[in-house]
Amino acid sequence: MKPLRRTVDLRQANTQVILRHLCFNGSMSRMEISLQTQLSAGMVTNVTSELLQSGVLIEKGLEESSGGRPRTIVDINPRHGYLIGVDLGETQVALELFDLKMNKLCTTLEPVAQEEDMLAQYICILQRGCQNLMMQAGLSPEKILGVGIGVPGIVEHNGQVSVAAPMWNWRSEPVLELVEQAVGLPVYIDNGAKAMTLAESWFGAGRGVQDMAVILIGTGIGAGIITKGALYRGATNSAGEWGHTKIVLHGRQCRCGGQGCLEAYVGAPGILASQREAGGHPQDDQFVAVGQLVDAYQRGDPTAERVMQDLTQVLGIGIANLVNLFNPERIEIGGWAGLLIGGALLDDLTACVKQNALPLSTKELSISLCQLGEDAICTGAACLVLEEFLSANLKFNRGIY
Amino acid sequence: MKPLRRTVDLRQANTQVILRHLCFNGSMSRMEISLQTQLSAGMVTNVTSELLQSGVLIEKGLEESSGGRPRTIVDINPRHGYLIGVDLGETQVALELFDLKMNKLCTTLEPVAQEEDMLAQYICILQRGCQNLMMQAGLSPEKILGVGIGVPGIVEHNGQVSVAAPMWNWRSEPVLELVEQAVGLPVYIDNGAKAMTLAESWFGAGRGVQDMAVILIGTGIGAGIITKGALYRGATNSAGEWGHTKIVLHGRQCRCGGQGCLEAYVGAPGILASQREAGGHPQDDQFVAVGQLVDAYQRGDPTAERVMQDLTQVLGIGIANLVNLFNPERIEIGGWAGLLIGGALLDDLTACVKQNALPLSTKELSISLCQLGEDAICTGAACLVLEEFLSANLKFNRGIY
DNA sequence: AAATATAATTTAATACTTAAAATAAGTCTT
DNA sequence: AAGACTTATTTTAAGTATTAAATTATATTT
Repeated sequence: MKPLRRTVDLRQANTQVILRHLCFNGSMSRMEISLQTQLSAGMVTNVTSELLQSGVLIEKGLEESSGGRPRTIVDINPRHGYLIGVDLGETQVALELFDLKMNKLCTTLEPVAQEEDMLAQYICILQRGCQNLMMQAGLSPEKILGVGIGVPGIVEHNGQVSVAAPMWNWRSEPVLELVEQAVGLPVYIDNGAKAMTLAESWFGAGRGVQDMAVILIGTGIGAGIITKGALYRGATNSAGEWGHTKIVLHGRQCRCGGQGCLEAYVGAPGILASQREAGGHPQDDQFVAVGQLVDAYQRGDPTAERVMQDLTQVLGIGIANLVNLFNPERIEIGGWAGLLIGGALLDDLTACVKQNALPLSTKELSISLCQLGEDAICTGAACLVLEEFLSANLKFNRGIY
Repeated sequence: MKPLRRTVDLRQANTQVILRHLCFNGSMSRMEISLQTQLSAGMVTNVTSELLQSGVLIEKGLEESSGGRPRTIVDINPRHGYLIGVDLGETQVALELFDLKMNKLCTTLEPVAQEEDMLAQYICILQRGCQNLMMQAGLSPEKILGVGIGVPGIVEHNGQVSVAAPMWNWRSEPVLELVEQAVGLPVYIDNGAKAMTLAESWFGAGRGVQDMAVILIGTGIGAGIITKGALYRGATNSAGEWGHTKIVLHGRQCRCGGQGCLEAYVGAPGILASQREAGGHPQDDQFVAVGQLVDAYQRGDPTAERVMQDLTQVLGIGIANLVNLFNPERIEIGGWAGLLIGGALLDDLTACVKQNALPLSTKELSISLCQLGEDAICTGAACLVLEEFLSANLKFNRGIY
């Protein structure tokens, strides 16, 4: 948020306060808004009237009263605008349409082929997918506030927005510009883990937590970090690249070219490699194989036990390092592999973290699993748009400021 | 900074903008303030008149003019208030007195004895030291805005402020309260590395850098992290505990009880241990021994070369991990051992970091040595007080807000 | 139907910012 | 040396914001 220097900025700030409060805490009466935000009643009346008039808010009936005028409930108007969230995956692209209250309205899933020019294919898919969603919901493009995209690469914010993704040989592609031209809607792009972290922080298990980290374990490993209630991006938006931090000096070779990266041990391929080293014979399909490993562990299979214990150790140290550096108040574990592993050994993992991190940093720390399901990345991507709407709102709904 | 909701908050915010601008950019004319802060000329007049009247600012003569009324230069009044900064060390306590422009006025050094009750001794030293400084400068206690203390332990902000320092067997001592009572002045305490980071960010090599990390290598290892131009503290003020992040699985035993901590390899005792492992015979005195090692390395001694190369590797990976997670735009290396090592192999170290961190995070990264000298911790500790003065200023200099 | 209670809006007072006008304080020209 | 000119700073008038208090609205209770 920009520094406030003029009186008109104040109104804008207070409008944001009210809008965000409603967005994160649900509908409520003006009276409650006033009490919870510490804005005066008159203030709330003024701001809400403006927002009611511009259609961002609606009145939603009365509260029960036990004597006295009943409180009128105001809420965000879900139909004031719509958001598209995209999970740009390696094998498929999921697109979801949300209303302004983040209700999921419809979905479309587009398969990805192995082609020469992946970028062209993805742009084509996005164009088709957005059209599809608008058709399904019967919405015209003007009603769409923007398209948020979560990608499995590194998104650089450096003048323009560019994406680097090794598996597609993207070094620094100006994806945002290209997609925006093709789709004809405002586009926001960020790393999938960051998008998911935002979703988890706003609408998942991390509601109201000021400092937390979300850890995403799948084929690759990602992390998103929330500080002071907001996504932490660092200088060029590549903060939180936890997967390739090294925890074993001269350790296992990682696909990134480095040695001893966390990902080489904790990512699904790494876990299966450990299993093979321990004499196990995992299936080819990563998802099935990790599931079987966790099953075997829970049945008490000695090989699986050894593999899982080593995994706990490495992952626990990795998390402890994160905790020592960021001192979050909560860690959330997600991703398909993360949920499988975390479900099986959350207690052991917590113990290992507490053993390896500073006592003062772990005293108030809680470790839990992510709440949002399969479409967390889509939700998070839509949150990128929502964030923009919440901050820039006044530019769209009021005069010249 | 608190959210601004009232019109009076605006004036407070704008006062801070001007005060900070003068503090970090030096004296300048009202005109320049107006241009650089984007506040209107009238605004600057109003705020500066208030600050002139309350004695926080002074007028300091005229600028050269080539036609037209010359600009009057305003500046922070160095004699409006004074700050005491303390470096609470294991062998000695250094106290320094600064004026409001951070000019060092006088110093006192108090030796520390090995006693039963260290806490009582330190409080006694602080009391005596502050008295001493005020005597030397001929100042009454009312003129002292506060005492900032940098301690070599972990300072918890959790309701009250408490300090944990293993070497003195302090688990969670209410040091702030005790010192405040004894000294009779407002006291601010933080970890020494954090204090130093603040100083380096405000008045050292990190001026104007929004995201950076300062690394302190001595007997122990510390780090301080600046994000968005401010010290990053995490949930309970124990963020940045980099020294005990693990980079070698099942590695060398660390004095913290863990295994493979960075400190066990990069802290002075760790470096000397590596030297012994390589067949070297370092002196007993850490400071002398590390100096000799660096000398030997620069003379081309093969053993020293091996030790230093391994050290570069470990330190480089540790920094790379930090870079991957925080994505700073600058890393500064300080501490007595850090300056020795960094001076000798900054280039190798930089190369190692670039090799082990993500290309996107290192593209704009620069690694350099700290600028502030011996008394960086004292300066930083005084900055803790200055920070408070700059933010709370209005509470002291204006009415009831 | 009147009394009472609470919510929401309006009003009157006050504070802050700014653009423009006025004033201050120099240099330059003649 | 006086007046013209230039630029800095202050003052002023207008506009916008917030808030406490008064008012109005809308329910329940008696």
